[in-house]
Amino acid sequence: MPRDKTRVRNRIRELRFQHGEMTQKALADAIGVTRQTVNAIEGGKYSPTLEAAFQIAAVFGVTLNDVFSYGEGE
Amino acid sequence: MPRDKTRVRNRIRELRFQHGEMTQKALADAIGVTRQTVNAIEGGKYSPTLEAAFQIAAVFGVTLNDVFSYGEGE
DNA sequence: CTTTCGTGTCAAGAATAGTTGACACCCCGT
DNA sequence: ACGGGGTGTCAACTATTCTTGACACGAAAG
Repeated sequence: MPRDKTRVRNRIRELRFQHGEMTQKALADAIGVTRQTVNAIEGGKYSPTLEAAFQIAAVFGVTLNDVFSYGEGE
Repeated sequence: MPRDKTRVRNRIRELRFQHGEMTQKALADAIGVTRQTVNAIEGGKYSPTLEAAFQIAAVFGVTLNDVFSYGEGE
């Protein structure tokens, strides 16, 4: 599994499945980035731009804090 | 006034003053970036990393959404 | 068995975020 | 009048995010 490089955690994978088995590519297209970028963010390889983060939350219709969390619990 | 390059708005200046006239430099030191970076983010020249955004919110003891907003109202 | 889809990953490069050092301006205090 | 703090901004550089194109693998379908 991918290595964490940031203290930011996310529930993207979880949210994708809750949204009709949405694929990484579908999410990528929805927010205007590439599949690889979604994969990297989801895997915590690096933390996204606030801009990208907002778009992801918007796609799922939730707030930033519903998708991302910072350093809590570890 | 600085030009907006992103759709992200922030209330950093407002929050700084609500926190004992905290200076840009003091905030910069608190979140581990430079004075110029805080100035640029506050002025909307570019949108910060989610990591930086989280740290700013943490300094003010509020949530991400209390500091930043995306494209609403315009 | 062969194809297709979703995913993980890598390398090289483009684009953007953040650094460092500098100069200017304004306001306030001495 | 002089200094200092706080801010706006610039250029040049480094670091990180993101893209493009590729290859591999497992699962499911044909």
